[in-house]
Amino acid sequence: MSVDLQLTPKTKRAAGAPCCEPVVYPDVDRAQAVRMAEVAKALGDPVRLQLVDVLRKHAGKVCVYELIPLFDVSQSTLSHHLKKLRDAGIVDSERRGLWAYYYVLPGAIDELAGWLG
Amino acid sequence: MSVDLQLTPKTKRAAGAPCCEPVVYPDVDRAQAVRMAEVAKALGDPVRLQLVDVLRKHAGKVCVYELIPLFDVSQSTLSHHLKKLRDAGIVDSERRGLWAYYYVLPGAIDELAGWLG
DNA sequence: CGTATCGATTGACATCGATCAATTCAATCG
DNA sequence: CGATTGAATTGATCGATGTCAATCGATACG
Repeated sequence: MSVDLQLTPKTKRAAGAPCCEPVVYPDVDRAQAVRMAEVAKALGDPVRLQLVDVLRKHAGKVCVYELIPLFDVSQSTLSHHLKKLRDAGIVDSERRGLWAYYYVLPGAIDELAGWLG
Repeated sequence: MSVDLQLTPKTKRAAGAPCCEPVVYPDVDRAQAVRMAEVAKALGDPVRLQLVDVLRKHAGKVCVYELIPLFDVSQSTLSHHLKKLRDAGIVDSERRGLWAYYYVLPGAIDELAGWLG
């Protein structure tokens, strides 16, 4: 059971049904898929999605201090979520004195939005 | 260190800077965020994102047999990904004889797409 | 009925994720 | 300098995730 290559054409069709149309290749290539999936993954948590929502609505920059009471998670957890969003390239931050101001990077979600749209 | 409530007004501002504007509440409520995050999470894997892309482009229904050679993962892994997409309500399947045909559920990603805008 | 085939499930494994308490860092105030 | 404060990091815990090999179930063919 090792020598016999058995290149059967695999043309076994059931009841004459041709399975389906030829083969359709993905329209988005691997690199695009990896990029967009990274953004989607970062948005795949309710807290992070709401964070982005708040930051988007708020034209200016918002400091973490004002963000914390909006969510039912600890400060360290929120900081962790913000880091995830930063790592995904969705938001960025700027320190001014004691405060850290966050804002959505323009165009960061455009590719995904365009594909979904 | 337990009795003293210490309701300090927390009005310590640095260098006269008022931190930032009042507080801005999220525009999407918790339930919406949970729903959209679930969809985003399901799209948060390159293989699943490309799967959805193929199924979307392909107007009709596509059987798993034709899907497998498009991806560099095993059949069981692909089946697992398809289940994730089904659980997230993004795709559904229909069995016809030996084959399982998959298709994207219309409107499944509309809420997320609209929010991403 | 027996065998081949498409696809889903199961089991196993390694990695990642979300969360919090505690600590650390940086900067400001007294 | 010493104390305080906003925010990030660390450590720990526990569940979820991606992956494959192996198995199972159902259906069709001979």
